[in-house]
Amino acid sequence: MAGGRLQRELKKRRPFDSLEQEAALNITRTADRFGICFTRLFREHGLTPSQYNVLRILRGEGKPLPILEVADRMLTAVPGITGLIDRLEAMGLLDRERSTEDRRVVFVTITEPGLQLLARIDAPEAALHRRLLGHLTPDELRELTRLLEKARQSLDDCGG
Amino acid sequence: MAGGRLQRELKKRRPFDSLEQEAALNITRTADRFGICFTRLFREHGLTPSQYNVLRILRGEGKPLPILEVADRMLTAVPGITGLIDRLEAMGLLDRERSTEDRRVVFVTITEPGLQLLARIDAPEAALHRRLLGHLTPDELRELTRLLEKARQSLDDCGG
DNA sequence: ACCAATTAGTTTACGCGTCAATCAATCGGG
DNA sequence: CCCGATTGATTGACGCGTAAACTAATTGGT
Repeated sequence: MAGGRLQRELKKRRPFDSLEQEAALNITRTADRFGICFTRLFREHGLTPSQYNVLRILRGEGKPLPILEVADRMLTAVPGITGLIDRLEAMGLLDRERSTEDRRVVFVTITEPGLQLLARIDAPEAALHRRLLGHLTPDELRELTRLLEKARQSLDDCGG
Repeated sequence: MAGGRLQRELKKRRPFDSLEQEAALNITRTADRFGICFTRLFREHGLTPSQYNVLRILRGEGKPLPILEVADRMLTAVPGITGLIDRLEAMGLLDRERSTEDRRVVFVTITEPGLQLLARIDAPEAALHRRLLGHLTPDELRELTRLLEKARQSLDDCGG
């Protein structure tokens, strides 16, 4: 249980109820803290983290993708994706196009300006990854990844 | 590098650029997924995760706390805390009271209904922690916590 | 062919996170 | 004592996440 670092950060009086609780709170806390850093980086380039994520998915795919497919890969609940795509389209970073085969479907594609913007972010983002986690050894990084992937196995049965 | 689980989850074509990137994305992904579960649990009791957090901090403290002290322990940017406290006060779960010594300061205290609500959430929350992370061994949980705490050390110098 | 169910996507409403600007109370230097 | 700087807190604007309700196109059973 141990009066760990998180307990101090939170100015908690009591130790944690369980190892599971301590680990879960550490996951949340770390993601929140790191998220702040990435949010600031993206903001310098005029993007929010969600917007960056959409563009990155589209670049990785390399071809038009249905809107809901994008939402799916982001964990974004369906309704939220619409405004997100709206703003990116208004910025000229992606194109929206209704499918001719199934007119319910809307495809989105990253534009050339979108690709150029991502290209400008690549290097500083890699540098940030290194600044945040470069002090862990390769073995530690692999073990951290392994443990987090194992942690997520508990989600498989119950809800996506 | 390894075609890991996350790569499949994201339907990524290429492996990750670095171990740091893979670990960072795994932290984010796991926190997001787990967060969805906790959000649902709290919602069943009429609370958002942030609202629950405020109440939990106040219960842990056991005495009135200045508003900004609450915001500080939550990573919440200062302006956001006001509306959060507003809604909890409207629900009768906490009391707001301006300090007499320094009239700029506003103290908040959890009310009896607030304590009762938290008490109803305690057991299901502990159960959720166990469902999400109970399949890791105690050694794995300790190692996961250690690695995440080490990860956050990189934030100490630069803004945290 | 027709009507019900499903699917893709949007709209609306509400709460939260972040930023910039503001206001009131307090503190400090002259 | 007074003026400027600081501190605690709030407000307003904007974007995102989530849920509920809705529209439009497609599918499937009969």
